[in-house]
Amino acid sequence: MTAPRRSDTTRAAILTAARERFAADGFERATIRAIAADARIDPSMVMRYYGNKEKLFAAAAEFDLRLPDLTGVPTDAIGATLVNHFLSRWEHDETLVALLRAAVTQESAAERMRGILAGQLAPVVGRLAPDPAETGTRAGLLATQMLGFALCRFVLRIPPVVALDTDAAIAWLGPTVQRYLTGTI
Amino acid sequence: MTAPRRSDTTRAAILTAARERFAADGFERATIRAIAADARIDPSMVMRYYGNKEKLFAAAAEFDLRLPDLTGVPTDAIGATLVNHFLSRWEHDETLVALLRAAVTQESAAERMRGILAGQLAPVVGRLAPDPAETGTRAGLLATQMLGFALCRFVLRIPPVVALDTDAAIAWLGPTVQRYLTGTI
DNA sequence: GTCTATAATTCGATAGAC
DNA sequence: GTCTATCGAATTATAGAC
Repeated sequence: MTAPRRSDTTRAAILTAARERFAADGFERATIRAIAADARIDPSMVMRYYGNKEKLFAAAAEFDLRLPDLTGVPTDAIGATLVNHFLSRWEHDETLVALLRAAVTQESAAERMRGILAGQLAPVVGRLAPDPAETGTRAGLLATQMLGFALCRFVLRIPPVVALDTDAAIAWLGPTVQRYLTGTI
Repeated sequence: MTAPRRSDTTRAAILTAARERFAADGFERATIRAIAADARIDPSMVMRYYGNKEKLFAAAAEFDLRLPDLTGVPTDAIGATLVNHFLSRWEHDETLVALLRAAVTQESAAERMRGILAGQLAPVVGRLAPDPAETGTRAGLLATQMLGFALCRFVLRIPPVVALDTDAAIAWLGPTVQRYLTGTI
C-alpha cells in the first residue's frame, strides 16, 4: 500500500471532468482543453498524467456493472431485478453513457464495451442458463434491449422514453429481459 | 417537371458517398474531403451544392422507413412482420446506420431521428393500439429494442448479436415487439 | 461548372522556463 | 509539479482564376 500522493487529487479531478465531457459530447468533441478547464488545471497536466487522449478515455471509461448476485432471486423475478439494477446504475454514474457515446465512433471504446459484456455480463448470465452455448446469445440479446433503452433515453432523448418512470420501465422491459435470459425460442 | 440537369449525377454521387462516410465514420470523422474523394470530385463542389457540412448531412440522412401496411396482417404476426421489415430495410440501406451514428453526437441528427419516430413510426403504431394516449410510449418502446439491436449489430459489432441469422433474430425479437405494440403492462 | 489557393480555426502534443 | 508558448496537422469554408 502506498500513501496517497498529493497529485492524486488532481488526477481524480481530471477523471471526473473527463467522464462528464465524454458523456456529454462524445470522444471527438470532448477536448482536452475543455476537460482541463472543468478540472481547473492546465491542459498540459492532462497530457502529463495520462499521456494522450485515448489513454485518458481508457482511464475514464473504467466501468464495473456491479451486477447483483442472482442466485437468491426467484427465477421469474430475474428480469425485473436486472432492469431495476441497470436503471439505478445509470442514474448515478454517467460512465456507461460516456462509453456508449464514445463507442459509436471510437473502436477502442467499442472494444471496451464488448469486453464488459463478455467479462462481466456473460458470466452472470451463464450461471442462469442451462446451455453454455446459449450464454453469449442471451447476454447479447439483453444488451440490445438495455443499451437500446439507454440510447433512446439518455442520448437520443426520445420524449416518451424519457417520460417513463422507473416502475413503468421495469414493467415493460422486465418481461423482455426475463425471456431473453430464461425463455426459449 | 424539370428535365434532369447534368449536375444531378454529381449531386447523387455526393449523396451516396456522404451516406457511406457518415455511416462508417460518424459525423465528425467523416470529412468533406474524404466524401469528395469517394465521389471523384473536388471538395469545393460539395460546398457549392450543399452549403455546409450540416446541410449535406441533412440531405444524406433523408430517410423513409417504408413501413408496410399492417391492416391485413394477423394481429399476432405483427411483431415478426415488423422485425423482418426492419432487418431487410437495414441490410440494403445504410442511411439509418449513418443517422444512428451521427445522432449520438449531433443534435440535429438526433432531432431527425425523433422526427422519423414521431412522423413515420407513431402513426402506424397508432392504428394498432386502441388507446391514443399509449401510442407514443409503444412506438418509443419499439424504438428502444430495434435501435438497440441495430446499435449492437452494426455499430458495436457484439459477436453473438452479429452472429444471429434472420430467423433467429425474428424469433427472439418478434415477441418483444409484439408485446410492446399490442400487449399490456 | 470546375479547380487552385488560402483564410481562419481548432486541436493534440511537445519543449522548456520556473 | 505547474504553466507559457508554440509547433504541426487537420478541418471547414471562402475567394477568385479559368
